[in-house]
Amino acid sequence: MDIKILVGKRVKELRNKLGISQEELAARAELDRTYITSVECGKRNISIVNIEKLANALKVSLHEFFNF
Amino acid sequence: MDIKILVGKRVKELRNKLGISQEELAARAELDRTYITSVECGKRNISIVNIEKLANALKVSLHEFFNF
DNA sequence: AGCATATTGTGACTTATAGTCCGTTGTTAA
DNA sequence: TTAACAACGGACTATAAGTCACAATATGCT
Repeated sequence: MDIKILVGKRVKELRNKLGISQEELAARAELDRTYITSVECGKRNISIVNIEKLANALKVSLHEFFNF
Repeated sequence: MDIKILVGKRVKELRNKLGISQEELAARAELDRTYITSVECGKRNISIVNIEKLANALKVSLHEFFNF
């Protein structure tokens, strides 16, 4: 499966686990809300810096983030 | 520590473990030789697609790649 | 049902930088 | 002093980052 799709699913999964909206996640990660949407939809080839921002906002390590 | 530096160190570490040159890694990952250099030196904000390419070329899963 | 409102998705767009290509310069080991 | 490897630089193209107005989809309320 496409890695972009997998990353998107993982973000959504972790975000739902926290019970927060895309807007709240965007605020915590200091990213745009629509950017979060496109990442979750697997449309973005996200870079490591933004992956780290999201992992931090989602309260998981990178190692844990990629545990799928 | 800066995530770009950490990723670079990890690539170098895994590449040395395999005993291959940057040029050989570049060929296996279908990336440019000079790009591998800059990644290992922590100068690049590498995208998930290329991280996956490198992880594959280095024969580790993403989960294992981020085990540092 | 209908209406509001919170939330998510889309398309298009500019700016920033990722990534390539070519050559040069160090570096290391034989 | 060779050769193989690694780092550096400039110029260039491709693409990710980042933002916006708007559309669509839930979710709750009377």
